[in-house]
Amino acid sequence: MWLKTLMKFNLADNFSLKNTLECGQCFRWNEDSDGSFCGVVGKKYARLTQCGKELFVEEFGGRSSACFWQKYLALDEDYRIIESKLMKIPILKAAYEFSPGIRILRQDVWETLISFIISQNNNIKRIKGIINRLSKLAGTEICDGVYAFPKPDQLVKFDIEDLRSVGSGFRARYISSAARLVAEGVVDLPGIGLMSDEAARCVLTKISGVGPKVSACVLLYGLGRKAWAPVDVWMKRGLLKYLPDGWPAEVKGVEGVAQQYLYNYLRVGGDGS
DNA sequence: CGCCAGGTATGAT
DNA sequence: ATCATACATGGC
Repeated sequence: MWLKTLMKFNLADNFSLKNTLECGQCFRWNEDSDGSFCGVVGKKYARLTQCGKELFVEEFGGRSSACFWQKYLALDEDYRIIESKLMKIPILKAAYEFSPGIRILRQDVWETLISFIISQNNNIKRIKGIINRLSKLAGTEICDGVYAFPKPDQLVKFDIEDLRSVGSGFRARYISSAARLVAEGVVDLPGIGLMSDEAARCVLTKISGVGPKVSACVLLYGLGRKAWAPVDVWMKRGLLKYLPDGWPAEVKGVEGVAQQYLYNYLRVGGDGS
């Protein structure tokens, strides 16, 4: 029987678990029939349930640590000032009101890197499937049939054909190469957290398959650098349509958060498109 | 069936 | 420097 622990957190009134987990920044959470979310983070398999201003965390397999979830979910950050900035721009206000309460998760840098390498020229449904199959292929089992995202040293044991077998297509060689570079220390991935934005981005883009978009994702979702706003095909269209002159000065420093609201709004079709 | 998806590497101008 | 194209795969 797997160890199970239960925790409770008090939430700010502007936090939405659903919108945070479904806005496209993460790929390993799934909504249950009762509205809770089950997913894998690090070595933990968990079930999260929001009831108004309370969040319940049931954790399986891992060790209990309130700190871990506060950091992952950014519960320790105050988003009120950020939100007041977004609300000054009509299109961002609309996006916020469409799906309020989004937090930028603090995700593992390595998992973020590989996940968004997989994301290129791909769709979210497929990305989630590929990540699940990759975890099953190479990751450590946490609970029955649930696997952690594989570490670099676990991935290097598989050749490109193995990595392709999970449906990763032409991205298999990127995954393989990135795993090797990080496992061998040629790319100092753990070290980028201490680097400037520019230095970190420089390190990341040395990896084949990592360009402006994927590196921005790692900076934003992995390192919490909120000024970085990944631009994908949805954002390209949306910026052209709604913000042709670029990000307004009002959102300077939090463009990544603005991007998250706008991306979700556009992708889910909140603007009627 | 054809088009598209959280892009990037590559080669041609 | 900028631009077009290929790339694997499956959801729709």
